Order: sequence, then structure tokens, then C-alpha cells
Amino acid sequence: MQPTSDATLEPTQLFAEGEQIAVMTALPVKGALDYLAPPGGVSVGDYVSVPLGARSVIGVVWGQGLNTELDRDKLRPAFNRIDVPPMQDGFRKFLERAAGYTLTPINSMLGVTRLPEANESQPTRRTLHLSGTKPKVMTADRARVIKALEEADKRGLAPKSLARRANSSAAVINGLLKQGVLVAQTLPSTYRMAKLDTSPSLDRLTQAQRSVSRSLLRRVQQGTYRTVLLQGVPGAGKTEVYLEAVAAAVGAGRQVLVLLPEIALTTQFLDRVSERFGCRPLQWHSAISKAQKRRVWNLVGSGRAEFVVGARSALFLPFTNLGLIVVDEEHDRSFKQEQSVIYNARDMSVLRAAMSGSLAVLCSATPSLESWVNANSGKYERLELSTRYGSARAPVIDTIDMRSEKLSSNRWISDVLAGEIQNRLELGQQSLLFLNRRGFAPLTICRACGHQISCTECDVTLTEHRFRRELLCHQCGLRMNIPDECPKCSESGQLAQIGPGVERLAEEVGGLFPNARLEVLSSDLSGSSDKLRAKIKAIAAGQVDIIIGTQLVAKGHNFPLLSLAAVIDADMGLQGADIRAAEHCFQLIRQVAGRSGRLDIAGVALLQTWQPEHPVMQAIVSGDDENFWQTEATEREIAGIPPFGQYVGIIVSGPDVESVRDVAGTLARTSQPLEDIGAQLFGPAPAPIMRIRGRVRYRLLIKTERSMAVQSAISKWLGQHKFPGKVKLRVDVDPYSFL
DNA sequence: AGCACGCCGACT
DNA sequence: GTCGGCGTGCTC
Repeated sequence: MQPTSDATLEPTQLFAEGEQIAVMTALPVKGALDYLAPPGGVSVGDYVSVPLGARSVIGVVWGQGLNTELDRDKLRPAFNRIDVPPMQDGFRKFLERAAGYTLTPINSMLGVTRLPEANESQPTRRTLHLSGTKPKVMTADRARVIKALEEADKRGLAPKSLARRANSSAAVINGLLKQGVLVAQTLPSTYRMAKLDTSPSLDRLTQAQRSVSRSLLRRVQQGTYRTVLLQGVPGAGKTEVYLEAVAAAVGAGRQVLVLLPEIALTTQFLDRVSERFGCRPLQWHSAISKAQKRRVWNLVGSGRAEFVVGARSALFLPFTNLGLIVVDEEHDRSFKQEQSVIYNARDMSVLRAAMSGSLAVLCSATPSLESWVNANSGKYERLELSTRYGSARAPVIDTIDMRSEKLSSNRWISDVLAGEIQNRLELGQQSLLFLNRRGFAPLTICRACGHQISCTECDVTLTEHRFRRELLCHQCGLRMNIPDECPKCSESGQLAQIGPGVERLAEEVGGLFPNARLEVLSSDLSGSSDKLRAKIKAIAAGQVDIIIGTQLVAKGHNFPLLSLAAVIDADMGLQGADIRAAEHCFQLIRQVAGRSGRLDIAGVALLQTWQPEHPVMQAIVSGDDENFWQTEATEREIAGIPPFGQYVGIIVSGPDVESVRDVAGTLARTSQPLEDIGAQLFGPAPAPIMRIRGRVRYRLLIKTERSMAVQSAISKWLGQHKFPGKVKLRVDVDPYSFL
């Protein structure tokens, strides 16, 4: 394999003490600030601590200091270099490209990478050794400590493990240290990384898996950039296939990153990795500790980490020799970061792979239309895995026409579905009911005055969460106790809950099947991820009969006893102005349906719908997925919308309508730079949810052809104005949410 | 982001 | 007459 890597061949630029350097910080200060190189000198990419006003902040040496307008005597010297692996050239360029594409200031982009702490240095480990001198007074405790050290090898023992082995205490050990019987040694800690077993194990795979795996291995061995769409029906064993590619890349000395939606980072997945490699990979996600983060970051940056599994932010780890990036469940919308810095981890993975000469593998049973189109046009290579694993068969998918079910109000489970659940109960099999709505009821209304209980900070109604005994705002998290009387007209006993959530569904199921064992899986009530993992484990072990869940259950958990997957409100995703509504609905339902029938049990998926003739429902039932994507692609192409055209959303927000409308209006009136590149500007219009967290929002939408000219035109456009500080502007390149 | 500077209301 | 509200601006 060619040693193509992020490391560049150009010599690293070294700056001697006192030379002018540009330092990039993660502060919202425009661009880099100039400093004088600290004692000892620094190189481009070094992390440094620098003075800023009265504070000290961390930054990265970005290059030579070029600011000539500044008086040289105003330059302050950087404090010191931080003893961590420096940022590689290729990584710095990737951040710049990512910032350029997403129209994010480079400072904010740098903030997405984890910056080291000011006092950070290579982690050390303190060990205790025998000095040879004997204690003045020998006690039983002291003898045990000495004996334990004599039995230990010459690397000594950490104070804690010495105390444990000698069945003694820190007091005894400290006493011996003070007397000079023991001596302490501090060395850089050597983290013993578990050795991955990367020997090929294609014989564990089925015929179909093996053939796809071989194609993937060839791509890995080429060691150059390429993007592959690995598409396969649910249950076809995509994971096993790409894990072989992981083994090959690691075996060839390259680093590997597997990105998963946060919620899919379960024990189940990690166990599968351990099973293949003999040990767990390094992990990176929001829940790991600060110490773990520091360790993983250092291992990645020093090139020692071979295989990292992480959520989307792992893409911004400082890999030095990346060879393979896998984006599993690539269609998953959680790869699109919407808070603070807006980026799509799937797209940025492809960019990073391209810039580091890596293979990018996008995996899904239901790819995003973007990836499907790219695979069709030949921009990506498509590898298909169409056979289900072992004896598993594809589920039979059917609709239940709710128009003929004539359900009484406050009932959501049709008789047909109830009958199917009953059958499963008798057979000792599991049923899954999917409803993409958290809580008990999304709306509480007063029957006396018609008042709808809404959030005070957002333009949405509050959702009742009965388990938690409160009303919750799903936009801002505002909570209030469930009132007895109407907050407006004070009439009591007149508040009615409208519409179902998973909790309400659980209530109905409990009434229908009082002896069944129920479990509700929902991101909010599961609370801690440990609790969620335990629940998933219990389900997999067959300790649950009926599973009721939100989106969370659509993710690739393996429930061997599950033979019925039902979508309670299949039409729910279809309304709304979202251009991806049909695609999203299709993916979600297809994923849910794929949960059922994994082992020898034939799976059934039922969709409760009010419009069984809808093309999306028809496509899902027919099983002709290609036809669905083709139709959807054609429609989008005709409309000139993504992925054929490009959208950029502009969200103007502020505390009052006047200033927001004013700014939005000014922008619309000065759109010449956009017209110059033939882009269309729509709006401004109040956002569908006009107020969130007390801020009024207006939206503008740019529609254009795909080209890099868009970004520079937008910069030019927005750069024309200086807006009042209280009004904020967010630019969302390739938006997914239009709320 | 912090922190200082700076210009208009309710208090010792 | 001051203390302090947070709007605006700067940090190499």
C-alpha cells in the first residue's frame, strides 16, 4: 500500500524565539492573531498557550505572522508550547476546507476539534520501587508491602495497586516513602493498547458477504481516495463486511475511523467488534470521560490509535495516517449537526477521505438520496449486499387501511394489529410498535375555553410526559407541572389530552394485553444510556413481549425473537414542507420493518396508514426500493432541488420581530452578489416555528446549482452589512431542517 | 468568549 | 450627587 497520508512532505516551518507567528484560537475573533514565538521556538501546527487580554488561551500555530499593520511592540510573546502531538498540515487544511464549505469561521471549526488544556502534557504514571534500605521498625504491614514489591517486576507498582496487592494502606506506603525505603518514579505512562487481531477472517462470512468483502478489500489495498456506497438489505451483515476492510486497513498500517449515529454506539455493536478483533476499539462520543477523551485524542494524534469508533465529532480527531472512514447508517439524520457549528459528518467524511487519500465507505440499507444519486452517477462506487444472513428472510410488509378500521377516539391500535400481536404472544415471539412521538400526548387543550397549553419561550404546544408527571417543551426543554385547571379560564377538569405519544400507546397496549411484558424505548425516559443499554439487552434476551418505541428502535439493534414490526402512524412523516419528507418516511419505515424476522421466524411488518395508495407506502410494500429512489430522484431533478441543486438556509434571529424583520429585509434587498451567480433567493418569511427560546426567527432560502461559487457569493453578500449585535445570523449549507 | 468602556435610571 | 444596567468593541 502506498503510504499516502495526512502527513505532508514539505518541511515543517520552524520559528525561533521572537519570530512573528500567526496563532489561531477557537475564540470568535476573526482569523489568527499574531504573537512572537515563545522560548524554544515553535513549528506550524504546534499547540501553544498565548496571552489574550488578561487571559491565557490555547491556539494552534497557523503559520508565519503576516500582520504588518500592527506595531511590532504591540506583539506579545506566546507563553509556551503545549506538549501534545502537533496538528498535522493535512488536518489543518481539512479544517480550512470544511470551514470554507460550511461558511463557518475557521475559529469555530477549530473549536469542534478538542483543544488541549493549558497545562496538558503527556500523561505520566507514578510507580514505587524498593530502594534497598530496610525500615527502622518492621511491622506486618510494612513486610507485606516490601514483599509485594519484591514479587513485582522491575517496572514497579503504582501506589494504588501496591496497596491493593499488599492488602495495606496509603498511610503505610507513605511512611515507607518518607523513610526512603521506597522511592517513587514518574515516567510517561505507557498505555497498553489491546492488540487487534487483524488477520483476515473471510471464512466467517457467507458467500455473498465474502464477495462484497473482497471488492472492498481491493479498494483498501489501493490505498487511495475513493467513496464506496455499501448498500444492503437489513440483516445482510454489512457490519461484518466492513469490519474485514477495517482489519485490512489496520493491517496495512493505516488508521481507521468508524462513525455511527450516537445512539447506535451500543454494547451490542462493541461486542461484535470484540468478537472479530479480540478486543474493543477506542471509543469517542459525548459520554466518555475527560480523561478518556484526552487519552484517545493523544493516541490518535500520535498515530498510535489504530481503530476508533465514534459519533460524528470523532471526525474531528487529529488522525495522522487515516486509511479508512466508515459511515454506518449513513442516511441517519443525526450526522447533520444543527447546533452551533453546522456540518454534515457524512459529507465531511468524504472530504476528509479525499484529502487524506483514504477510502470512505458509506453504509446503509436505505441510503440517503444524495448517496444513491452519487452512486448512480458513478461518483461513488456501489457495492450491494442483497441476501439476508443465514436463514433470515425479508419481512412481509403490508398496510392496514385506517379508514376502514373505524377506531373509536383515543385508540390507535387497529383490531387487525391487535390480533397479530395476540398471535405473537401465543407463539412466545416479540412485537415492536413504532411511533415517532415521545411522551404521552403532544397537545393539551381546555374543553371549556379552547386554550392550548403552549411554551412561553417557543411557538409550540407542550407535550405531556405522564411518567415524569410534567409538561415538556420539545424545543427548549421548558418543564411545568401538569395543571389541574386551565391556566387561562381556571375551569377545572376540562383539560383534554389530544393525540398519542409512546406512553399513551403503552397505556392502550397495557389495557389490551394485561399480561404481556411491556417496555417503552424513548430517548427521554430512558435517561441514562446505561439504563437504555440494559433495556436493549433485556429485550434481546427475550424478557419483553411488546416493545414500544420512538425513532430509537429503528436503529440496528438485533432482537432475535422479534417477528412483528408495526408502524402506528405511517403517514406522520409525510406532511410538512420538508423536501426530504418522503425519503425520510421511507427510510424510517423500511428500517423499522427490517427489525422483524431475523432468525428462522418469518417477519411481518404492518403499516397503519390513512393513505395506503400513497407512492411512499406503495414503494415500501412492493419492496421495489430502487423504484422508489428512482422516482424520488427524478422528481427532485425536475424541481432542481437537492441533491441536484443546492440549498443554503439563512436564519435571522433576535429578541424582537422588528429588528429581525429589518435585517432579513435588508438582506433580501441587497442580494446582488447572489444574482450575479444566478442563484435564487426566497423569503424572508417567518420560520414555521417562529419563536424558539424567546428568539424570533425569519428564514431566507438560497437555491442554486452546485458549485463552490455559492460560498464566496454568500460571504460577499453577508459581508456588505454590519448588523446589530442582538440579531444573529446562521448560515446552513445543505439544510435538513426547515423549521 | 470574556472583559473593559460608556452612557442613562433608582438609590445611599 | 453615585451605583449599576448591559450595548458596543477589542483582544495580537
